[in-house]
Amino acid sequence: MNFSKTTEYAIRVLTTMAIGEEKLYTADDLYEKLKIPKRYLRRLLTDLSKAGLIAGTRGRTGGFVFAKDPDKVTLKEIIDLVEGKETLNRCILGFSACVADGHCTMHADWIQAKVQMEELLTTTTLGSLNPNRK
Amino acid sequence: MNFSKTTEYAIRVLTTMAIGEEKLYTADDLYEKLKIPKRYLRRLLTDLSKAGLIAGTRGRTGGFVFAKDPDKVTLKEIIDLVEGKETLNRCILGFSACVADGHCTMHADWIQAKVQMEELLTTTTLGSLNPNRK
DNA sequence: ATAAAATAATACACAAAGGTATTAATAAAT
DNA sequence: ATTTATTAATACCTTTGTGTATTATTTTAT
Repeated sequence: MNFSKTTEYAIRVLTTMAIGEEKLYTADDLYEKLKIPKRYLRRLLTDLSKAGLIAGTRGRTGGFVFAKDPDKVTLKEIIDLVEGKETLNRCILGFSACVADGHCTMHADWIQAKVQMEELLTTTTLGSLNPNRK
Repeated sequence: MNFSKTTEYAIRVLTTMAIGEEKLYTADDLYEKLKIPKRYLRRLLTDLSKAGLIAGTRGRTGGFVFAKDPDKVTLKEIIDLVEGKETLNRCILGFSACVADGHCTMHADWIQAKVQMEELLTTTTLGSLNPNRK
C-alpha cells in the first residue's frame, strides 16, 4: 500500500510550494528544506514544470513558481502524473488479476475501502492540506 | 496503493491452495493454473514453505500442501512476510516523512481510511475469501 | 562584454525487484 | 540399482526506480 518515493517527493515539493509563504523557490531552497537528493530533485522539478504544475525561469533571479490554483490540484493528479494512470485502476489491493481465478471474491467491505481511498485522493487538493487554514 | 508483484503472487498461490479441492499441488500444477513465471514461482514456494504456510515434500509423489487453517491466515500476515513488517507501519499513504514538515496535516478522514484498510487486512483470512462458502 | 547564478538536458552508475538457468538433492516407481 | 518426477539451492541476467556527474543554456548584475 505504498506509492513510489518519487511520488512522495513530488507531493512534498508541491505542498511546500503551494502552502509556503515564498513564491519563488530555487532548487537549492527546496533541497535545504526537504533534503531530497539534489540532482534528483532538479530532474523532478523539470518534470513537474513540463507537466505545467510549476513554472521555472532560468538566470540569476530564476527559480520555480507554483503555477496552479492549489485548491484545484488533487493528489490523484499527482500520482497519475508520476506513476502512470493505471496504478489506481487495478483490482482491489492494486492487483492486476483477481484472486480466485475468474470470480472476484472481494467482499463489499473491500470495495468500500477502495472507493473511500480513491474518493480521498480525488477530493484532497494541495490547498486542503494547508494546516494554517483548517 | 500497490503491493509488490511478489505479494500478489503469494496471495494468489495461497488462496488457490487454501480454497481448492486438491490437497497436493506441484509447482507445475500451480504454474498451469496461475501462469506465474515458473522458476520464480518455485522460489516463492520454497520461501512460503520455509515460513511454514505450506509444506513441500520432494520426490516422485511430491508437491506442496497448505499447512495451516485457512481461517487463521490473514492477508496482513502474508504481506508482512513478503514485504516486511514496516510496509504498513508508515505514515498515511505509505510515506516515510509527513507531508508538511513536522505537522502531519492529514485529516481525520485519512486516518479513518487507513484504519479501515488495516482492519480489513487483519480480519480478512484466506478462508473468508472462499466464494463457495459465504 | 563578462561573470555569476540559476534552470535544462543528457548520459551514466547503482541497487533492488523480478525473472531465468543450472545443478544438486530427494524419494518413489520400476 | 536405475530412472523419473519432484523440490532445494545457487548464481546469474534484466528491468526499473533511484541517484550522480557533466555540460549546455538562459538571464541578470556588474
